[in-house]
Amino acid sequence: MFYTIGEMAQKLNVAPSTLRYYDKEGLLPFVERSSGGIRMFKDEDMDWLRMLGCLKKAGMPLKEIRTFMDWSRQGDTTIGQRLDLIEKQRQSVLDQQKQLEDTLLMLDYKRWYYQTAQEAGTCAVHDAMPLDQIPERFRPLKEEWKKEQ
Amino acid sequence: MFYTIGEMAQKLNVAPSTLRYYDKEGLLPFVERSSGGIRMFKDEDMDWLRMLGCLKKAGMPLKEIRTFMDWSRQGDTTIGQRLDLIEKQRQSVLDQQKQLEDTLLMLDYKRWYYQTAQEAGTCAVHDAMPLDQIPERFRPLKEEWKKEQ
DNA sequence: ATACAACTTAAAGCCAACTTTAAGTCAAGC
DNA sequence: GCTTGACTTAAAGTTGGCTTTAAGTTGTAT
Repeated sequence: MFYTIGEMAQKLNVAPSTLRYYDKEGLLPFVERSSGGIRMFKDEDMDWLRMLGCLKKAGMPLKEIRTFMDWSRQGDTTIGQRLDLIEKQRQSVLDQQKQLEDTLLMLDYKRWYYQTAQEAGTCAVHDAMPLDQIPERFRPLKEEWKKEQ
Repeated sequence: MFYTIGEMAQKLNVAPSTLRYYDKEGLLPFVERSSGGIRMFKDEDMDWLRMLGCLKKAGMPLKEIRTFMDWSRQGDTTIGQRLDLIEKQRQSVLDQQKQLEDTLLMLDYKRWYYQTAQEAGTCAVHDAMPLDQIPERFRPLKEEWKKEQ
């Protein structure tokens, strides 16, 4: 079962031009062509494209993804390198998760800040607010800010 | 207590040119100048710059951050808009967290895949591996892939 | 056989977010 | 007062990741 670039793009929810760009960048060396030169995607190509999407969402640049692809094509001698790259990226995802948690706490604080301000009709309500009226979870946040200055 | 752009950049671990760029883009309208035109950062400027860094790490484009900055300067009439923006960004962070979890599962699977292949000396070890030798947590992942094709 | 949508390429264009360059100014130490 | 390093601006350059354009080809439906 084969798919044209348009069909595959629809399945993956990307533009056909994106897939052509990936191909040009050497990320899709496995894609076959018809006698007339039309790209023919197979079901199994999805696996790699899904992986590619995941790595991209993990913040890996296309160049590195291409390196990974190249190693995969070189066979079993590159297993170690591929494992290293995966572990590096795994660590990067863990770091990003930690970062997002910090960001979420900050956004939760700001949300509370503006909800309170909205009820009061003014941000001035926060000017002289005693510490014990600030929800507990936000207190370390304010402390940390002071400390770092 | 004032800091030059170089000192502030060091504190925030960014390049001075980045802070100048942010200033040019209207993200730092509060920064004072010496009589000679040198930027003089105050301790309290850190708060906004830290927030800016957080929003950036949450994937908010500089244009939107500037909008937020502009609203802040307009006073209490824009509290609602600011709250909406914060909530929108909060949702975006929640979505990103979900995305990173999926990506982490995929990376964990790949890590196991290459660790196993490394021990066996070849990726071929996975070709005919029965489902019950694949760690449980990765099985739904493989099922899902099949389904989507 | 012809029309027509979807495919092909190479090259140029675009956007965000910086970074670099060039030419000049400021200010602290000698 | 002079040197020197850090600052100033405007403008141009860079990078990554596409998207668009232009000119042409393929393949399916009638």
